[in-house]
Amino acid sequence: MSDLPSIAIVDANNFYVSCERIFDPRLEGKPVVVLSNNDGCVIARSQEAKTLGIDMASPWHSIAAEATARGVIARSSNYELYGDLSARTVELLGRYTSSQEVYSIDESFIRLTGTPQQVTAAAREIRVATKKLIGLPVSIGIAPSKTLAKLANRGSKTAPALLGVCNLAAYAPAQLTSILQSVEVGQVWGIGGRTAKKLIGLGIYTAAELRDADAARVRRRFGVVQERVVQELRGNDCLPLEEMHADRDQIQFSRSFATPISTVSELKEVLSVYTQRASARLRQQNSLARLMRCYASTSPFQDEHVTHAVSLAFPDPTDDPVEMYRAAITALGPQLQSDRQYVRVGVSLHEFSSRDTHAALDIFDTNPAPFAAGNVLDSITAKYGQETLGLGLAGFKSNRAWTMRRNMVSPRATTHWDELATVFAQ
DNA sequence: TCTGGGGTCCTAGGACCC
DNA sequence: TCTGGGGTCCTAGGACCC
Repeated sequence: MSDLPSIAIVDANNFYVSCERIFDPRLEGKPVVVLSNNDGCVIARSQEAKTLGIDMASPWHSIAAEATARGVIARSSNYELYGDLSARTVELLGRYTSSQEVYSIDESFIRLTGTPQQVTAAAREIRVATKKLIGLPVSIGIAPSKTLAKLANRGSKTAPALLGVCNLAAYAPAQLTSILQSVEVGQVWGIGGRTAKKLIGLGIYTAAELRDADAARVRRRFGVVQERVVQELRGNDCLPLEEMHADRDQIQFSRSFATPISTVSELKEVLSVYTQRASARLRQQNSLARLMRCYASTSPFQDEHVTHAVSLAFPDPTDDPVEMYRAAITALGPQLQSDRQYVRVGVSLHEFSSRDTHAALDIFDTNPAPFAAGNVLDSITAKYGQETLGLGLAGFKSNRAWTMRRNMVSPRATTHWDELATVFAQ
C-alpha cells in the first residue's frame, strides 16, 4: 500500500436533475428529465427516469406523450442555475485540495494525498459536505491515473455498498484485474464507439484486455491518444492535472431555432446577436481572434441537408463585434438560398492572441482607435443583464420567431433576486 | 410541428517552398 | 516508360468528451 498522491474525480450525480431538485423538492423521488436547448433532447435523467427506460439524447417531441403519461417531469435547461451551483462546488472542493482541474460543469479532478485509508476518508468527508452545504449528491472515484479514476467513479455508482466512494488502491492486483475484466472496452474513458468497434474486431473486448495489449501496436493502429489510454489503465499517469483553467483556444456560439429562417434579413438578426455573444466571451478572456467561421445549416433530419460555411481571416486580430458582424454577413449573406429552411446558425472564433501583447506590438498602426463598442457593451450588460443592451437588432427585447424554445424552465434561484425560491411553512 | 451545444486533440492531405 | 524529396504551414474533418 502506497502513500503516493491519488487522483480523485468528483462527479455530481445526474447533475442537472439534482440542481433542479435543490430548489424544487417535489421532484425528489420522481422521474425527472432535463432537456437540451430548444427543449430538443433529453440530456439529464434522474435515476427513476433511467429505470423507466428513458434514453439519453431521446428527442423529447417523440417521447413526451408517453413519458408524461408515465409520470416523467421535464424541465428546460437552466444553465445560469447550473453554472452557479457548479462554481460553488469548485470553491468547496478547493478547501480539500491544493490542485483541482475543473473538467466539466459537473466534474473535477482533485489530488488527494495520504494512505489509501486517509484518502478514502477525505473523499467521504467531501461527499457529506457537498450534500450538506450545496445540496448536491456526488460520487468519487480514486486511482493513480485519471482513466482509472473515471473507471472507479463508475464503480462508485453501480455498487451501493461503496456508499459513493471507490478507491482502487483498496484492491489487490488480482481483484483489480477482475474489475477491469468486468468493464467493456467501450466504457473506458477515451474509447468511443468507433474505436471500440475496431478493438473488438481485434479481439479486445474488455478494459483488462486493452490494458494488457501491445502498446506499440495500439499506437500504430489507433494513434497516441489510445496508446495513452493503455498506459493509464496500467496505472501510469500520462494525463497531468491541468489546474489553471487555460483560456479557450476556440469560442463558438451556435443555436438551433424554434422556427427556421430563410431570409437575409433574419440572418442579419441572428448574426448580429451571435457575433456579439461570441465576441463578449472573447473579451472576457482578454483575447483577439484572427479567424472566424460562420455557417448556416438546414435540418439534418430533412432530405437535402445543406450547410453553407465560410471561413474568414481578419486583417488584424480583433474582438470588435461590429467588425465581426459586418464580415460575417458579407461572407455568409450571399450564400443563403431563399427557398431553404435554415434551422441552425453558428459563429466560431479561432487563432487567438492576447490583447495586451498585440497592443504592445501594434506601434505602426496608423488607424485611429475605433470606438470601443465591445467594452461599453460588456460593462453595461454585466451590471444590468444580458438582455439590457445590444447593437442593432440584439438590442430589442421583442421575441423573435427564431429564438429558442424553453417552455419548462425553472427560476434562476441563486443569481436573480426576483427569482429566489419561496419557502412555505407547513 | 418537434432531433443540443461547446469544447479538445490529433491526423491526413493540400499548398507551397527550396 | 521513366515526373524528386523533404520540410513547413494550414485547414478540414474525425474522434472523443461532457
